[in-house]
Amino acid sequence: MQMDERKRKILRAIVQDYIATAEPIGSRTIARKFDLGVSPATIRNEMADLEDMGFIEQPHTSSGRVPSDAGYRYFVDCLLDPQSISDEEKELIERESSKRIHEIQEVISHTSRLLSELTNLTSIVLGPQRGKSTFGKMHFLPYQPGQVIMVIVKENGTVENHIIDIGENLTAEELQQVAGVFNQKLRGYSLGQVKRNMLHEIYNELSRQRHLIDNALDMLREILDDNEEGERIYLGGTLNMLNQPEFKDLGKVKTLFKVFEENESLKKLLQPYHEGLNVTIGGENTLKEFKGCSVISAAYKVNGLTIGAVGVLGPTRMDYGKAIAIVDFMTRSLTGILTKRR
Amino acid sequence: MQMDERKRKILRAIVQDYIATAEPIGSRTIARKFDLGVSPATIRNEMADLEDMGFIEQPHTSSGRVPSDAGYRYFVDCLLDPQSISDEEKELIERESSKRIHEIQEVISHTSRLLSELTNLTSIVLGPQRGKSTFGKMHFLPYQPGQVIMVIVKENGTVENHIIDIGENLTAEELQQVAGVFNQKLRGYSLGQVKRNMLHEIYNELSRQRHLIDNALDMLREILDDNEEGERIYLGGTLNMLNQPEFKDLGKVKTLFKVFEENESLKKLLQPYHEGLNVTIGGENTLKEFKGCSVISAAYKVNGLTIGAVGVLGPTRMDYGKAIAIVDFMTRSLTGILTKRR
DNA sequence: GTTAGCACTCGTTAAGAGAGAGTGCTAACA
DNA sequence: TGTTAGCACTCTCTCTTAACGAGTGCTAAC
Repeated sequence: MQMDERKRKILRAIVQDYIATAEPIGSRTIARKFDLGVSPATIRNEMADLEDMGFIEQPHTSSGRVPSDAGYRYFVDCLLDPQSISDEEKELIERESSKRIHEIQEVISHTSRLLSELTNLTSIVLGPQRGKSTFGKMHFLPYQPGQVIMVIVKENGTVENHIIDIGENLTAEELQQVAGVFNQKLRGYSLGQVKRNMLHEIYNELSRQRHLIDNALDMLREILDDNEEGERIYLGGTLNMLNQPEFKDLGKVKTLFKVFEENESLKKLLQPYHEGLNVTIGGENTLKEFKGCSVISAAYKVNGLTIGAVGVLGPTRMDYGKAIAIVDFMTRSLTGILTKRR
Repeated sequence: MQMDERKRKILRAIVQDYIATAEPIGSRTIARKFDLGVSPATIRNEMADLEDMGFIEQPHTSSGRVPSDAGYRYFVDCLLDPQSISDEEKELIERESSKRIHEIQEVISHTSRLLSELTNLTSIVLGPQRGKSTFGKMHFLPYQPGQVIMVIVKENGTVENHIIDIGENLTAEELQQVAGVFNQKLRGYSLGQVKRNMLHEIYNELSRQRHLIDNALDMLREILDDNEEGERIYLGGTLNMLNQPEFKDLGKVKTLFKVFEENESLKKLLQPYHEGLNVTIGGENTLKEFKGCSVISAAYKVNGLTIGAVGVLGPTRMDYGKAIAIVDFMTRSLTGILTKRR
């Protein structure tokens, strides 16, 4: 069967109306609401065709039709005219972005909140990956007797500090010496790349400060560890889901929020972040809990390097045009802000 | 009307049964389940009395009774035999606490998770207050051209770092000089206490580095600011609420989770943290959203100083004995861990 | 190819009946 | 005087039934 212009119009009408009302729509209503110039009977025939083609389906024998996953897919791929974000939205984003923000975490969580507010969906933002970070520089600062503050600057620019025990008291010079050796040997390496012989060299050069070195390496292992939970997930507007009629059932809410609680699964939603913008519709999701949901996601970059992803999650019946426009804009905006910072 | 032993027994039976089943309980059932040695009719009479006294109430004319807030209160104050936590629970806590934990935040979030898991309630933990923190020491570390890492050690021992612009390039010596002046003038002061003349002195001594000083003060203001959102709230096990039959209604879930999203209100739940353990039952809560909930909370300390609070939140129909025992234990445990750390 | 007409399907809603749990009251009993 | 049995009454919950309405597919006419 072939897709002609009238079928396209009808499919678009069905999707748009269902997105707006969440109610199955019948031929009569389509004829009334959308001025297609044909009678309900004709539309009925076309709808039967569309159902055969798999684009729409009937919840039960005598009710209107709703789009199938394939229907949404066709809508997104072929029927959606590119939409840009409204001026108010743009202004809101600009206003928010202009606030003085110091921490990269703040930028991310801001983005997350903004995304969910603008789309009325749930936003998912994958923070910068820790995993692949490499050692940049290390400093020691005095803290308490027997303890020092170890400040680690990673090569991606993030800074972390941790308090570690140094065993016997060391002088400032000795500390500086330790830091110097670490900085010289490890700069640019991730934990996985640290070879045995480097450690040997460090131990050799600094035989006296063994205790400090052990603790420092321990801590470094945690900070740089590839296996670490790593990238934090920022969720925003999870409550928006509750406003969707598809989640008026408490059981669904439970399973949904259960997944929200465990970050690992969420990462999978954004995971295969290809270049550009991704739309994953309903059953295309790998997680069974999200078979009824769609995800719009895109990766963001710092200095041309993809380091995380942002996305929105909602029922398959979501306003794809708007969501796509906003995710796209926010990704660019985030990339811009982060790139400017250093 | 007087409270005699039999009334107490009956009230205890009602509360215990309702806590276990969430169903209104009638005289017949009480007689059957609890061996009180009297007939249902007698129990009926006593129940009428208990209702007059305000301890129990009827959802509707022809159903069993449920405890009122006052009933729970009497139960908690007079009928609850002190309970200690079970060995398995104790073991679980010990096992968890023995893990190597570096950050104070980790300790707190651990506690939060543990609390909710042990009680099957929602846990609320108020992290260490930032508000009252006073300036301890400052260090500058090199970062990028034109920027430095400012490390602030507060007097309560927490360490934070931030990246700030320094305007014109300064030498290491100049930076150290700036830090030295700050450390000398501001040690032990909270932001509110920083007097104009101190700032004048700083500016006078360091006329050249005005840009750096401005930025540093800006940042300090944020770090030490009394008005800052400050203490982070850690929530755990919010999903447990959904398992409670009192939240089988989606509307209630929505309002509940809405409050969960905004931290400020939650603080009020724990807020007036007196010494020792607090039990706030139903209507005693100031927030109307929590009129149907009870909170068990207690403050924890570091070195004898109260710095935060932990608590659990659940429906008024909660297992008070268990919850109280666990909150009590966890508070002590937390105090112990945090005190040991320095 | 399009449309009007029509019988049919199926979910939703409202009303009514019956069951069940529990009460309060009265009267009898120890 | 306190306790108990009996009984009529109330109120919720559930199940059944009937009516309604939205929508469909099919047929025949345009």
